[in-house]
Amino acid sequence: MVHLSSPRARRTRARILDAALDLFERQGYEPTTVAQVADAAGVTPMTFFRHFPTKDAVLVTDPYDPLIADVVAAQPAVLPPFERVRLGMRAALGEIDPDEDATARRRVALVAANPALRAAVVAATAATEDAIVGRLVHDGVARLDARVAAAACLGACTAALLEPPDDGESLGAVVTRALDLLGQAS
Amino acid sequence: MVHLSSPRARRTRARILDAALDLFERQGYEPTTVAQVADAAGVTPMTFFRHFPTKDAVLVTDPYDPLIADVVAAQPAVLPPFERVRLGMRAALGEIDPDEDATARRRVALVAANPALRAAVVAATAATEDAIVGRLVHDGVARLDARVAAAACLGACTAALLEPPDDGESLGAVVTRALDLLGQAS
DNA sequence: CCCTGAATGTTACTCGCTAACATTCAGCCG
DNA sequence: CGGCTGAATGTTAGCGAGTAACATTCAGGG
Repeated sequence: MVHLSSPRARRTRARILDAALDLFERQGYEPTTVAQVADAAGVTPMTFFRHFPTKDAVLVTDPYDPLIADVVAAQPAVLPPFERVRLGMRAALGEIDPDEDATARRRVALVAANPALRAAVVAATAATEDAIVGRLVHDGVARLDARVAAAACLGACTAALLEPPDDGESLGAVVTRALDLLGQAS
Repeated sequence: MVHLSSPRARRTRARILDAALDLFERQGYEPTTVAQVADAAGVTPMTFFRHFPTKDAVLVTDPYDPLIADVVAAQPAVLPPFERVRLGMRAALGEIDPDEDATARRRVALVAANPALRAAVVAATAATEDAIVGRLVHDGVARLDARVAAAACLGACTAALLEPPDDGESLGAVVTRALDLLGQAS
């Protein structure tokens, strides 16, 4: 992993990412080797792994954000844990994603098409899930209750983001819809 | 993959499984190589892969059961999709697991300890999730709604099963508790 | 007793990924 | 302008998961 992206390193990383997306879209994720990606980027496989720890890291980045756990914990403690997580995540995730560039859409489409990558997304959200669980447990919520609530809400959001989007709808709006569906009034 | 387990193949498979659980528990999942497992089972690595398609398949088996989708689809169609999936899975999963042998507990403990294996579990439940979504969509439910409901409930159940269990509580009881927590009255 | 097919072994290979060490590049200072 | 320094990249070698093609052994029925 390159320490702090110097101007040169940033360009190299961008070239690798472009080459990867291009090849993944043209010949599929699994059939594409990182050697091919590195080659197309004019770079060595070793350099690929210095910029992305794994092959799937090009598409799946850890969205861990301590802010989410904060907002969840800030919901009224009198609510049942599931409601607390649901409303907290709604508040935290409904607004973000201002940088909803075309690259993000390409990544999502590629991940959605591959079961192994979908699993990688779950692994990447583990940190966020643990953060939420930790905060709730610290507030006296039973560990099982906290885990179930966090897993259900994160699973719902992930699934919603990977569904083929009604184009025009923002990613934030999709998340909001997903979490609303988990409320009883839906 | 061995076609149909002859008596000999069944014994070999059992030896591999025993050796794998033993080594995984003693030195961890990742540090253990399939060569070591095969060796301890008195077998070649090639034979290992003929009985288990991947290393993690020793611990993670696809629990796909068309019955679950059936029971979900049988819930009253007037209910919101999330309630339908929740109650359906409660009915389908609350009772099963009669073969709750010690081996199952060992597997669960090993999976719970490893993030990569947890991810493998969600990949393995993809078939079940798709089956539920397919049934609901066939009933006229919007695809996003169906996906979100199925993902939330499956995520909750998986998370609950991987939490360190109050020993004495059956796996079926844990699932029931998890799904009840997603109801509003909790 | 052989004969047949299933189960296993052997060999060789690809791909993801890592470590240790050498090399080139970009900018700052004299 | 020219060398210095550290970051970025290259080179080589290797491990482990997984696969393919082909050879070999085993168990049971004619």
